[in-house]
Amino acid sequence: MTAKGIQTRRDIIKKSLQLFCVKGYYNTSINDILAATGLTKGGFYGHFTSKEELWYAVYDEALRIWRDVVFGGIPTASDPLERIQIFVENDIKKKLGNQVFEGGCFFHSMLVELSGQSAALSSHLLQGFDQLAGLLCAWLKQAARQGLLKENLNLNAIARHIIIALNGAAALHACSRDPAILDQAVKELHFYIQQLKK
Amino acid sequence: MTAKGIQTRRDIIKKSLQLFCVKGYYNTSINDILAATGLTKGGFYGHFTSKEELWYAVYDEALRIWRDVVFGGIPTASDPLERIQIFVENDIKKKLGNQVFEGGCFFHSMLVELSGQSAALSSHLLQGFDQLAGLLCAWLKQAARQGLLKENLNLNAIARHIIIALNGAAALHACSRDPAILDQAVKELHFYIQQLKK
DNA sequence: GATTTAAATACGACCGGTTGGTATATTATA
DNA sequence: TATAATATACCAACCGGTCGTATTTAAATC
Repeated sequence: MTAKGIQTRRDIIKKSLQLFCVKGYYNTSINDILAATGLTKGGFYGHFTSKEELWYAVYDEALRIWRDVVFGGIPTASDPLERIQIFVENDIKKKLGNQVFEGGCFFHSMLVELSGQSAALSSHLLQGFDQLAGLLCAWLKQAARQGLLKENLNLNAIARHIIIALNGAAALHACSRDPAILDQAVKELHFYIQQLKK
Repeated sequence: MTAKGIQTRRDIIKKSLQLFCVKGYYNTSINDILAATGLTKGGFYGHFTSKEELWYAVYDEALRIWRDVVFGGIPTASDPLERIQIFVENDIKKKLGNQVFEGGCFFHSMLVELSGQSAALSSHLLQGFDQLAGLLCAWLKQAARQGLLKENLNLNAIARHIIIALNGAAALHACSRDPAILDQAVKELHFYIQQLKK
């Protein structure tokens, strides 16, 4: 691969990520991608053998972007509950508010669109969400070990609830575009997390 | 319209609702609907002038079904917070758990798919969600008037948070199909609502 | 109750355009 | 000059939608 080839490949991924977020996967045609990149069929299929292969590359890129955004400003020395709070705020205010993915959160949009359509792609997505749930759960366990939490909490359920709320916020924000929703969503989730404390 | 005509129209709407929930709106072709109903092009377009007109009819039907499910067992005399709890439980356990909409919640799936695609259809959806937020907010105000709630709560934000959580639960459940998620989601939302009490 | 009649309903070929994908030719680049 | 990158032309299948025709259906007439 030449420097130019790499550059073209990157451009295809970048433009496709935008299009997938706005129009969805199936509703984005190869022609849409060609129009956005200025390529032709031959040029595109020189870099990807199929639309599905492109999707996996776009997924990886979206994951990279998202990780930078949500784990960016988390002090390593902070207590686990504070890390969760910052993570939540980053995910809602930075990811959604700054429109890191224009049109809607890539992961949430894909989860909904693909769950009834492609077992392969949707299980790939679900794996990612499970990993995130595992991370949040580990942080919650740390907090429990430090005696910060009430007794008899279901940490798995809490982790999942946070993920659920983040997904719901992405759904509503994609449609309404009301920035006030984001502030409120962060506050309500912080309130919820606060109530877990001893 | 003859009795048979009405019956056929109903069947189209019913089958389309299923297909839209599983495959999405754009990904469901007219041919899919013809295969499900046993009709042909001419037969179908005798009942609906366009796919979009069909969508509005499907929306009305979905709303009818959903209302029956979530407002079914709510005692009129119950206190407003209890009504919210029952509503939440109905929406999650009955709507999602009993797979009232097979494949995923119609409203949530459509919200995500259409928000970047059709301003007309998605604003129609958003109106419905706003109405629901208004209802929940009215119930919360009742509770506040009865002195059941903590002071200085943002009732609008709470109503919206509940709707966000319900949407998030629909998203995760559509993909994972894990019934344990539903129980946990109800419990966490009940916990959240419980924390609002004085 | 049988027959006629007109409207309601359903059929199926067809339309222009788009879909994801391929094979081959051409152009840059190193 | 060899190879990577892109262009062009093309494919069968499918998209939402139209339209003239055939078949049911139910009411009106005998």
